[in-house]
Amino acid sequence: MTVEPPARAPRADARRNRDRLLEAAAQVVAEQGAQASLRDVARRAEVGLGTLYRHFPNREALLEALLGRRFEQLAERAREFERQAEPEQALVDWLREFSAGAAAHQGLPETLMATLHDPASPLHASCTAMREAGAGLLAAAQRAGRIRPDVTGADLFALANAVGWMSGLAPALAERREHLFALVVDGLRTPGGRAAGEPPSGAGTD
Amino acid sequence: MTVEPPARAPRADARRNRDRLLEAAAQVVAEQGAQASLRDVARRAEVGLGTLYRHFPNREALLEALLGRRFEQLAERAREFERQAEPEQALVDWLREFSAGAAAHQGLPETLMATLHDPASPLHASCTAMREAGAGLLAAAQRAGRIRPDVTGADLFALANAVGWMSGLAPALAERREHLFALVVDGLRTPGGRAAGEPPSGAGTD
DNA sequence: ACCTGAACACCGTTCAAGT
DNA sequence: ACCTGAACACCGTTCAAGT
Repeated sequence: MTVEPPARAPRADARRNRDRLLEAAAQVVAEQGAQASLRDVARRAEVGLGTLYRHFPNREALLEALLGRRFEQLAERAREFERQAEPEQALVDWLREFSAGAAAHQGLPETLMATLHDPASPLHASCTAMREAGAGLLAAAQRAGRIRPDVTGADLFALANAVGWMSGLAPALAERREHLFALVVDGLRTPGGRAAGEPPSGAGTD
Repeated sequence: MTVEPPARAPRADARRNRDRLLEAAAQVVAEQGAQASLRDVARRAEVGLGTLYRHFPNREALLEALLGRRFEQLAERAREFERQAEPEQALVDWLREFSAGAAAHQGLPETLMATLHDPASPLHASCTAMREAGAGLLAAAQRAGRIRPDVTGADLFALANAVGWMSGLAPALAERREHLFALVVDGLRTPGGRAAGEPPSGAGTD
């Protein structure tokens, strides 16, 4: 084991450039998708292209930094829902949020799924934390007898991601996201359960 | 209707080059996905890069030519299933095949969904034909009381495509495609099985 | 008619030169 | 330590020159 040197605080300009780059990247990715030009990102951040590469050695590293934030937010949201709602509702609310996020950024779902299956990824830890938070909601809903016992956490991510990706492709599909989501969630419910009477009422706001 | 000039048969070498290009494109796209290098395609076809562009003015045109074949195959398969199996089974079998095809070629599902929503696309006709063939299977299964009446053809394509896309991302997911597919199809089934007396409430506003 | 490859304007990534 | 932009090897697309 190497003893790390004190890891002195980064220079103020370096820290500032990194923040500007992340900010610019979030904007550009939201506009153009995950395969946006990195030159555009550097330009928007008003920073040399080399500076971008100094902070993020490649596109994947930049996307990872963006995703890392999101994973932490989602893990936190899972804990909130777990406190505030009954098990089935908590799970559905969280999946809806997860799914909507996947729709917002074209190309990010691919990165997410790749990360989830690659233990070497620097994001593996935060991704796993989020996944476990979601799996906790699932387990609770299964204990309550509302969700099929053979559904796994991996299924959950796969389907929520798939619906999110789908609804990000065309505006007409975005409008149907709630409906698609409801169909998928119905597939997760315990067969014959009395949940069939009341469809999940999409709150209407986006 | 414009009267087309005799549309003389293309020169033999042109026809041959076009075939070689399509063949090479199918291989390269299967290996590298829809964003594969067009130079690679031309190289594999042993044809000048300019020749590729003479036959297909851009990447989209090339992908369209590949997709067109597939649409026709799928429409034909729908008619076969309709003859050979009972309504629910026919629908499920067809969806499975559709879904597996989406998984096989990374990036094609996006093109497909875009085509489906763009009447100006040269593929719109064959895409619509396939879509109607699938919608026919859906309608039959709904008449038999097996599939929720509020499910539309658009839902069907969206979900089957989403699952296919998903399972093409990682080998671990490919192994689970059947399972994911089963979960989604369960969401389409009439709640409570065939004995369902009433359609799900809240289906009126679609 | 059709084919070809050089040419153009981009891109991701690297790295020597600056401060 | 950090920043910068020129440089390299690609790419999609166009087009003058060939047969």
